[in-house]
Amino acid sequence: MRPMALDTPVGGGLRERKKQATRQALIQAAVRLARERGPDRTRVEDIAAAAGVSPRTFNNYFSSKEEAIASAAVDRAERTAEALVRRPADEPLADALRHALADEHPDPSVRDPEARAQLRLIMWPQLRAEYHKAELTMERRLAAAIAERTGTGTGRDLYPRTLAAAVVAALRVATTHWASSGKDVRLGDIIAEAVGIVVSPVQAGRGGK
Amino acid sequence: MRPMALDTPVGGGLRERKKQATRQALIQAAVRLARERGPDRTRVEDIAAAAGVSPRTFNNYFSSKEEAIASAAVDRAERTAEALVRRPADEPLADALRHALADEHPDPSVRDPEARAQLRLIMWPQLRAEYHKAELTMERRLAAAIAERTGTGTGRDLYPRTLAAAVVAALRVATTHWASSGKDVRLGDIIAEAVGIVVSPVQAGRGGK
DNA sequence: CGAAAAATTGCGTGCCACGCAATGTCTGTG
DNA sequence: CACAGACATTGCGTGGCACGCAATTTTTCG
Repeated sequence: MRPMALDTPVGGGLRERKKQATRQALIQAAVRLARERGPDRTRVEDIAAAAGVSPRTFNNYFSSKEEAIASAAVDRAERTAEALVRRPADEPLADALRHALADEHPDPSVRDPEARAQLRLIMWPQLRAEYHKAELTMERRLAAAIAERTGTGTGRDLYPRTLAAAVVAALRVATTHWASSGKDVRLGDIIAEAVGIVVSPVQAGRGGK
Repeated sequence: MRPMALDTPVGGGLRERKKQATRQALIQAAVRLARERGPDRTRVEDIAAAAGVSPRTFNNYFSSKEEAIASAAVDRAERTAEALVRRPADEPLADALRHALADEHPDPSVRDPEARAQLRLIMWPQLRAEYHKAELTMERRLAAAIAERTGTGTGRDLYPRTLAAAVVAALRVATTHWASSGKDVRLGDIIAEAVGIVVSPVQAGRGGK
């Protein structure tokens, strides 16, 4: 049998650990170079070199430099959806959505100045498509969670998918607004406000269509 | 002086007319080939050939085949936003939005079977980014119109941009839902329902934040 | 008509995604 | 511990695309 009981979880094998290491190295290199020079002026060759790996290997992990740069957003999207699932089941949907989104997007102004610059990357047009992909996955996750709460189906009813899409859109507008405005506002507050616009208590309380 | 008084408007010059002609030829060729073979399997070279023009000329009009294919969506986005502006000023915002969007998206099932297939192109992942660009322009137009109605500012207040983004997101979900479901439902109805989910009369009636 | 303006085109360059096969590295088993 | 199979890395080659540049053709308008 196996000498240790941990296989898939943390990535017990040395193999898997190295894999994640190079993956993270590629992401960090991609984000750093994108912040410094801009997404254009950043070639795949440069990212690979900065991560100490061959250009061909880069494409084994990501199919484009944009995908590497925005991959952090994909992870955040997953975590945000999970945060909604973890909210208490008896909490009103509107509140659950507000908290789930705002809690996963703390204001990085103070603690981490680089994180702020990283969030600002969302404004580069060339990265928009990739961030949009991340938003689509968040939509699917949120729709599933909303359907779960309201007793509707993602395929049958329009409600879960529409509300999820609206909430994600609100999140995007809030983040963009925050990134382009002054630093004296808290990101979480803006997100909560934007989400509140699209999901009002009166409608969130309803069941099926 | 000029022998004729028409210069910019309808495209008086023969030059401008030919330009729009080749542009339309490229769009039609791109859409047709994309419908037949799929967006992949459709090279820029093929589109240019089908439009009777050189590949280099294609790139003078569009910077990618996806842009050519989705350009119809951009036009529709413009028209939709204008439709909102034309709604009576005293009409409640929720109703104005529902009507503007639904009226500009009549059900093409009966009159034009090809239009239906064209709308289905929205589901191809490779075209998503380009359709998203169209959605972003619609967002900006709608936000401006909403700000106009509610007396808020697109830059200052979060409300217009957020509501516009939510409405556009609802439109996307509705269109996707309709495209992937049976033909016995009217597109306009689904859009109206989806829009109704994100914009309730109770909130749409409010003024500033 | 004739010159300026503008569109089309061919050519060259750089970047990129990806299939394929060779090579190197890790893993579990006998 | 050795080994065979699984898996990651890499180099190479191919096809496609976006775009700058300059030559050529077409349109415009005095």
